[in-house]
Amino acid sequence: MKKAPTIRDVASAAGVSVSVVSRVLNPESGPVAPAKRDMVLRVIEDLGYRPRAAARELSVGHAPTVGLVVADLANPFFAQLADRIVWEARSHGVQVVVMTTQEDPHLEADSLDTLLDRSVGGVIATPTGANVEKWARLQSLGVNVVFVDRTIPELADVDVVSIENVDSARRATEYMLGLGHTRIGLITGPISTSTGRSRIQGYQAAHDSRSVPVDPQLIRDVPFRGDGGGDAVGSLLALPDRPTGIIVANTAQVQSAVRRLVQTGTRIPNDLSVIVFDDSPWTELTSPPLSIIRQPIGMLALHSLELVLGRMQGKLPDGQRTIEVNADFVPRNSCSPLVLTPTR
Amino acid sequence: MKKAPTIRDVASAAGVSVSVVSRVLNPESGPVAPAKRDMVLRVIEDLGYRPRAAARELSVGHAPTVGLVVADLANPFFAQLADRIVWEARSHGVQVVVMTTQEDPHLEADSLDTLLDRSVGGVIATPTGANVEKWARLQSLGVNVVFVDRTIPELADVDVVSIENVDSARRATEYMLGLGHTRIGLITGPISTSTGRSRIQGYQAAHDSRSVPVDPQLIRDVPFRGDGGGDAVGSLLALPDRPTGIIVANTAQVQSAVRRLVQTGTRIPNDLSVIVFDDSPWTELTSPPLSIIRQPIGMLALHSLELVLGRMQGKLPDGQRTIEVNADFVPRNSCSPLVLTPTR
DNA sequence: GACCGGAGTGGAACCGGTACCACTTTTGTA
DNA sequence: TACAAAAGTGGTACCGGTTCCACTCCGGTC
Repeated sequence: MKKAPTIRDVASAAGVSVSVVSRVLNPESGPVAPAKRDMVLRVIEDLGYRPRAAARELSVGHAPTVGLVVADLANPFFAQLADRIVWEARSHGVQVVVMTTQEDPHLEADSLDTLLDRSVGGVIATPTGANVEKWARLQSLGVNVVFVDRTIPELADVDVVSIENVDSARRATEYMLGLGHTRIGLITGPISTSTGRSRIQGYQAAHDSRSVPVDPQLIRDVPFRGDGGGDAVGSLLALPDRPTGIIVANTAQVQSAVRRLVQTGTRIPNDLSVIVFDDSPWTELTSPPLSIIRQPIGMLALHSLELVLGRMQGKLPDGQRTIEVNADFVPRNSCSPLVLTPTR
Repeated sequence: MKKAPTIRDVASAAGVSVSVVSRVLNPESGPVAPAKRDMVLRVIEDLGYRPRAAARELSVGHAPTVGLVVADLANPFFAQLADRIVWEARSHGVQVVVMTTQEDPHLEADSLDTLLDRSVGGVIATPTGANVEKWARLQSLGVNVVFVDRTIPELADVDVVSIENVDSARRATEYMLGLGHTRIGLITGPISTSTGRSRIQGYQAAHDSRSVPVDPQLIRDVPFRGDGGGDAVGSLLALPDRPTGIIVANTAQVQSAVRRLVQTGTRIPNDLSVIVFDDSPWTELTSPPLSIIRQPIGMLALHSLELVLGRMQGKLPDGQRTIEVNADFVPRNSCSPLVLTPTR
């Protein structure tokens, strides 16, 4: 329980001033005679000296830290995203403070305050959609913000990394339309979120291009949390003219939706063709394995971290930046042509 | 991009000294006249003042922060654990710095150094099993350490929260033995980890109590990372006298193992009875739904956080503490009696 | 031989809080 | 009413780094 050595301990043990030790620690900040540098390094080693982050932060005014604000780590999508970001950040000598919002704007606001207190240089977030003014304030205080997966259109000047939501939803829908399905259920995220809206847009576009009318009843936007996916499945299947295919475009609701299908004994793909937005390995462990839109989490993580670090180092030109990475459609065996198995 | 107000700005704006503002901020540290308190609070509100964490940390010598060192956030087990811990910590006003080790002792050592630099008051970790001296040093520096899920026996004085590993493995094994299986494969974690050893011990105990001999060939300890689970399944099934049941007691390898079973067309439970250690919702989405040992992640999170916070506040009596929470066995449909479906 | 520029160095003022101490005012009690 | 105890207040030295500045040596150049 002895206290850790400080830079002054090192300085006196090495017979130099603290300035010299500091310059050894931060080579760019000034010259040091090679002999003294070696001496200092040896003393540092001997004493097991490590600079205290708080002192440096206080002095330089900001921390080599990025905040990561995700909705829910228990959700594999966010968990994998966090994993990759934490991992990648480490190799850049940057620490990550993880906060979760549970999709609650209040908790999100809280998180931002906390990160502000920590003087983080940047924040990567999957915003709830609220707290517009709070995000703006964060930016005005010099914190670099990157939104990943979702965005808030009202906020100009925030970098965004997402998958090609419109296109992904369009491709999934076209695939089903191509199989002959004309009544396709869509379970997506809240329309208050950009992903929710974009995926509806893609779904609509696919229908338009084939001149298939869209029945609004078939579109269900459900919250990310809770059991909305299962309920939406239930109510879609209870429709008088029930859909012959379902696209679950709300990643957080995939398990809930599939569970409901299993519970109700719905045979896939005979009774219902299914495509889900997900990338969890378990989607190939069901029978049949599910056709998925695979979200390239690694790419999302990489780009968002690169953006935020680039901003923090001022290495990026001004102006908002949007990066859209494309998501693969992975057909497996959860869809079948409508003609071969007419409904009922 | 204007700079944030400091405590001195608040003091002068409120017409008081910094001492008073500080006492308003930390009520326990001294009295303040109600009128002045209100005044200060109003100014704080007006200016949008927030104390800087770094300054406080430097002054008090430690941070209201716990480090969380997990192997791999992409693994749902750790992800859920992290989620609960982060969540629970917030309600205590404590922040969590998450680090991942990817099961690599070097990265683990790195992480500990980083957390030390941050002056965290405590660390919750799923240790790799190495870095014994490093953990000890951390403790000697006054950092409270709590191991969760796994432990390192060499380290006395470290609190541990885990599930009843021996007992859980014993119950799963007894269940299978009770169904008439006598050749039961066990896929567990590395014997270098406490969980790996304990689960083998429970497996052994169950056999002993029924006087069924244990064939060492049937026990496979595989690393947490990589595809060892699938490979172990493959080699177990290739055995001349292949097992009629398998217990996957390595949570991280469950998906890999099940994937191999699916790929090889093994019929569950007809060809093989299966029990896995897991708690992911997807285990009931396979067909048949898998019988599981459910790890009570919420309890692990709660207890470990309570322990570490309790230590940090000095509210706990001295002496190492071990908490074992029990894990439920949830029978579903992946096991069948041996007598009804003889092998081959 | 005077002068310049740069390498190398140490002193000390910060950064923004906390906490101790000395001091003045109020309050309570005999 | 007297006086001790408690409430309330401000000044200031920390905490452990960084950074600016002044200063001393050098060698090289005209």
